[in-house]
Amino acid sequence: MVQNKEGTDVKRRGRPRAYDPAAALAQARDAFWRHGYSGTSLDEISAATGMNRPSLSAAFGDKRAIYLAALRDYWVAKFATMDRALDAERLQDALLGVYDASLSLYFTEADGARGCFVVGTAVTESVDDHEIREIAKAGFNTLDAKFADRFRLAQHAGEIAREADVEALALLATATLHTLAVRSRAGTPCEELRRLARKAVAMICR
Amino acid sequence: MVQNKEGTDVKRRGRPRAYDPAAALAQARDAFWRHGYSGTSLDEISAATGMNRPSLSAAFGDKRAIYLAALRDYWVAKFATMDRALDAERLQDALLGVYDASLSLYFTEADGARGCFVVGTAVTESVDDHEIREIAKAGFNTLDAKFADRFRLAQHAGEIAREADVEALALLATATLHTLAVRSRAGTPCEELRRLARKAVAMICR
DNA sequence: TTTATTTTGTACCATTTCGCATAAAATCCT
DNA sequence: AGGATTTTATGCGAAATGGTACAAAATAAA
Repeated sequence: MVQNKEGTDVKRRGRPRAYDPAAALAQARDAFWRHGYSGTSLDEISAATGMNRPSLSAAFGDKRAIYLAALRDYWVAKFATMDRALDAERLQDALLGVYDASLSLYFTEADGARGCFVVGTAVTESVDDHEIREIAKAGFNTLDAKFADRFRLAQHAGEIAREADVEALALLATATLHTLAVRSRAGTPCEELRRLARKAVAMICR
Repeated sequence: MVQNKEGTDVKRRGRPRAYDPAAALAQARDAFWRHGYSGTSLDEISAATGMNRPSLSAAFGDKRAIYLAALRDYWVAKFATMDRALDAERLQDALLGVYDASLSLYFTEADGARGCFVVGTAVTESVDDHEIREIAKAGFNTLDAKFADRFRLAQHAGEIAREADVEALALLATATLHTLAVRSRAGTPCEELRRLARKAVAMICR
């Protein structure tokens, strides 16, 4: 059933859509995720979503607009799962929760190792595309901020030293996420990266 | 003058080349570096190198072969500059030297912020291209190994604790390099990244 | 000087890619 | 039932892309 942005059902006038916009965008995102922005053709997106080209165009706009929508969506989902993981009681569990949740996103049954969508595809386009670059950069800064907040919390809870540099800790935490993103796409096995994450958490929280 | 791989001049039979193969490959690499593998056309490479298409084909092969040659070259150069930086007396200087040398490669006068060639372009192709993936992964493993060696040296010199986990330290050192690579291409200013590197070194060597 | 060899430069071809025009289909409103 | 509205489906066309054929040019060897 078609819904508006409040989630309530809406009576549309003409022929009903044959697709779910959110699901279609997720399929398009997966295609970009696998092949990169430049490496993905509209024909592939059309095949992945099951939508024909004019429907894609009407729903999302041109290729770049589809990608930008997928990119914004990715950050929203990423931040949501991150917040959930950071909610853990102990700092170590919170950090490891973020890394485990990320890894389960970086490895899939269907596509195998694909890494982080932003690191694997948006960063590549960031030299030529100003808007993609800004969205990527803002997202990374948000990661830093969320980690920093969590370290501050741990600091007040006495889990880490009162004189610890929470900003520096946050940078290392994001750096760990970045290395997981890069290495998973470059073929390092998931189990090895899980061990890497554990070691990194131990180093950061020492 | 044309040279063979030993560097000695060679008398070739027919019409002499109008280009220097090494310089041309560097130009092609810069084009790939900026736009990514899929985002770079042979016309752009032709323009960047000043070579016409048949000459490119004769010298390096097809588009993918040009890219692979550039990729292998990049690692060779990267490892060489890294070895030089790691030669520094004090551990902190060695690490910071690696990061500073990397940043000066990640930012250019001509193209601005472009990040690391491997992280910015090869990682993207790594899902679909087995050979690119293996070269990227092997390179990252070499980075880990070089950092680990340097930490072991520092350990023997008494700069870090005897019970320190040098492998874990190396992972964090490479993670820092990865975050510099990602963030520089995503538009974080060079000065900010230099501060990030300093903080990371302080955290790692604490 | 002539011949053999290698590279260059122009042009071309087949394919892919992107976007859109147009008509048919499916629904709502009167 | 009939018109209005929205989406779907087929297919087209211009441009870009990767690769190569072929003749002219430049050099070394004979």
